[in-house]
Formats: sequence, C-alpha cells, structure tokens
Amino acid sequence: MKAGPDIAIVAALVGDPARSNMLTALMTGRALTASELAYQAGVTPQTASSHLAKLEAGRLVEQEKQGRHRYYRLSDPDVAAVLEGLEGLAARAGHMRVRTGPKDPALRHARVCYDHLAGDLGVQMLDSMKKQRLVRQRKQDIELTAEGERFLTDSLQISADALSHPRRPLCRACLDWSERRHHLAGTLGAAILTRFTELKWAMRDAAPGSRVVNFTRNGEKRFAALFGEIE
Amino acid sequence: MKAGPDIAIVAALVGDPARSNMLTALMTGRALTASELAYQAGVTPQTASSHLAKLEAGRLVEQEKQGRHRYYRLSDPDVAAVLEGLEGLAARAGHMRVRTGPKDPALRHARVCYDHLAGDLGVQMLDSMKKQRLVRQRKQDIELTAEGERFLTDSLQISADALSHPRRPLCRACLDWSERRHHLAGTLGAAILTRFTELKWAMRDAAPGSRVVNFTRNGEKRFAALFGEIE
DNA sequence: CCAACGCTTCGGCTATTGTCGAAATATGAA
DNA sequence: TTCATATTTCGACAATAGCCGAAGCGTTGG
Repeated sequence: MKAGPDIAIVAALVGDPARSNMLTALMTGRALTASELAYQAGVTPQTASSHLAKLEAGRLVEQEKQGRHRYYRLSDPDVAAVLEGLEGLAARAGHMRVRTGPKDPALRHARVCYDHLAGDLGVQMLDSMKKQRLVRQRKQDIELTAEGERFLTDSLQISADALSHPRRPLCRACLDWSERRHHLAGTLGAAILTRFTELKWAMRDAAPGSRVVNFTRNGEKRFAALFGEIE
Repeated sequence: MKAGPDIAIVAALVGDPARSNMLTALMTGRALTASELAYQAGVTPQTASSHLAKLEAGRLVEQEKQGRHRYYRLSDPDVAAVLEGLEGLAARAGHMRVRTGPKDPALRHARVCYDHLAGDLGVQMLDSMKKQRLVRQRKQDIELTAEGERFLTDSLQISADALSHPRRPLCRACLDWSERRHHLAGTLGAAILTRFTELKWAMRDAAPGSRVVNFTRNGEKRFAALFGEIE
C-alpha cells in the first residue's frame, strides 16, 4: 500500500524556502546563474550550490555550463505545471507573501507564467478570444477555432500549425493565482507572448527573477485593439 | 520579487513522509478516519492528529465528524491534480518505493487515480476510445465525439450532458505514472469507473488506502468487448 | 603570469520539527 | 453507569537539514 512514487521526496525539495525561491525565480522561463539564484534565494553561494545539486539530482532543474558560469533552468514544462498548481493551492490557502510594494500591482497586471502571459491582461486576453469566438472553452478544455487560426495569422503572423509539439498542448487553461480565473497556456500562449515581445509591445522586466511584463504605451493600445473589452 | 504565493509552505506540508502517505491514501477518493490515516502513515494517533491539523489548516484536506470518528478527505480535485503531478515528477526522477510485492502488479494493472481508472487498463481504455473515434485527442486535449456520446449512452448508460461540472473538465488527460502514457480523467473518467462498479464489473480493494481495482471475470470480458485491442 | 571572480566541497553549529508517552475529553455500546 | 475506543493536547527529546566560514579549483581578463 506504500507502493508507487514517493512524492514526499519531490515535495520536500520544493518545501525549503531557499529552493522554492529559486524555482519561483526560474518560473520566468529564463535560465539563471548559480549566483543569481543565490541572490534570489537570499543565501550564500555555497548554500545555493548544495541546494542546486539537490534540485538537479531530483530532476527539477538542469544546468548548462558556460565558462565559469552555471546556468540553471527548469527541467521541462511539467515541472512548471506542478509549480503553478502549488501556487494555486498556496493562494487559495491564503499563503501569500505580503509585499504590497510597487511591484505587486505590476505583477497582478501582467506577468510571465513560465512562458505565457498571466495576470489581469492574460485573463482579459483569453476572455476576449472567447467572446470573439477565436477559441472555444468548455471548462478547462480550450480549442482554437478556424476563425482563431485566421486571426492569429492576420493580426499576429502566428501560424498555429507551426506550434505543434509532441509533449505540450496547443492550448491549456492555466488557473491564474492573482485573478482566480483562467489565462491561456500551452504552445500558443507562449507564442503569443513571444510575438508581443518581437513586436515591441511588451518586454520583460530586466531584473533577474522578475516576472513582471511591462507593456509600452503603443503595446497597450495594440493589445486593447485586439483583445479589448468586447460586448 | 518575492511577491506571490508561498509554495514552500504547501510543498513542505506534502514533503513530510507521514503526511505524504496520508495524502496518497486519500488519492483513492475515499474519506478515511484519523485512525486509518495514522495506520497508513505508520505513526501513532497522536502524531497523526497533529499532522492532520496542519493539512487542514493548509486547506489540503477537510474533515467531517461522525460520532467519535473524524473522516478526512482531500479538499478538492485541484489538490488531487497537484498530487498527480508530483507523482509524475517523482516517477520520472526514479523516486519509486521499491515494494515489488504482490500488490505492485495489481496496482499497475488497474487502480484508482482519485476517482478515475488508471494503470494498464486505464491507458488501454483511452487508447481504444481514440481508435474507435469515441474521443479525439490532440496532445493533452481530449474531446468527446458525437459518436462517443452515443456509445456511452448505448453501452454504459452514461449521459455526457449530465456530467457538467462548474470546476472540472469533462475529459482531461492524466499522465499515468506506471504506464507513462495518458489515461482518462475528468468527470467522464470518474463516471465510467463509477459505472463499472455499479455494473459489478469492477470493485475497489476493500483495504483502506488501497488504490487497487479488481475486475471480475465477467467485468474483464465486458471491458474487453468494449475497449479491447482494436486494429 | 597574476588577480579577480564563479562555483564547489568540507566541517561544525544550531534551530526546527517530527515523534511518542502521558493524560484528558468525547462518543458508543453493553 | 461503566468500560472501551477514537481523538486531541501537552511536554520533552532527538535527529536532521539548512546555514555559513574557510579553503580549494576552474575560468576569465588584463
């Protein structure tokens, strides 16, 4: 009756504050160096080193060496998905870190959730796509419509067919912890955020570990034109 | 940059062996008493009591008092989903509890994953439904076809329309940790397993905390007739 | 070549948390 | 009413794991 995977080992890896801070920093989807992760976690480099070794042994992160630098990233989107789920449980249980600083509203407005847009704007985008019948959502199933494919091609020069990926869905509903509603994940969600960046509508906060997405004035206008409030 | 949910708190709750054993035991979808959970976790009742208080404070479980008995269950399917995800990560990282006893093959053959069928038979069922075009799966998106609705009504007396649920999808692909492929979750997956039980094709192992599903001889035949190997 | 920097390894310390014995309270059955 | 059982609470103990200083190794740039 105790057969099966031992979730305690994995969860204990995430359950340490220093390690969870590192994993959260990696939810930006960026690779960060050991030093940057040490800073994010608020520990010394030697402490971070031993933590990272554990995360790597547990297959939660993987590393790539560049000269003297060690870059770490999440092993794959499955890890990010579990971390998202944990974020939802933590938010629901009220385990929020109270930092009502200037960054908090920005984080709620628009932020990266691994590789796709989240926050107020992320939720608004999915809502708008549903109202425009670009996607169909039944509960947590999201499907791109033919009209949606044309929209993506015409307005954003994104080809849905090119987003095929053996292990990730095109569309996935991701529960937004700040809005408590869904935003769009999957390869399409990632492609859209990438396109926003290419078009210079939005850019990521440059601070390592920051998840904030800053839209330009023009970007906000373009975003509103495509995904604004629709009756 | 440390704003947002504090996943360390939730993960640390899962990361203790005694507590993770309890949560795993509750993945059967059944409510268990504090004593039964203490037994599953291999600790004394007083230790279990303090653990359960923590899990309840963390909103991972909820309790219902019946006389002298306290029944605990997982708070909701979101908790189960995160635990499933952790199981997948643990299995991938090779954190398997080596108990190659008589129960292990049974667990791999057919078991409950919260409320739907998993294991070899669970994976086979989804495969067959795909080959018979009862469902369409593109990566992790699963959609019931019109033919599938008729099949469910005719063969199992299950009405897909009656499975509507505000917070759960009809179909969800759940990665099976023993088969490393998908089985069917969601309200439909749950309804199918329930129907097998009603039809007396299958029954759950009566031991508290056991996830094994035992098919009868007749049940195996009926299951094979509906979901057997199809070319 | 030398100095600076990134990262790892080693060893010792300490705080935290899980554990159980003991005791108390509530419920159910005879 | 009494006894058995389920569960909770309290207090003490011990083991573990995270922490950092010190030292070492590898890489980079001047």
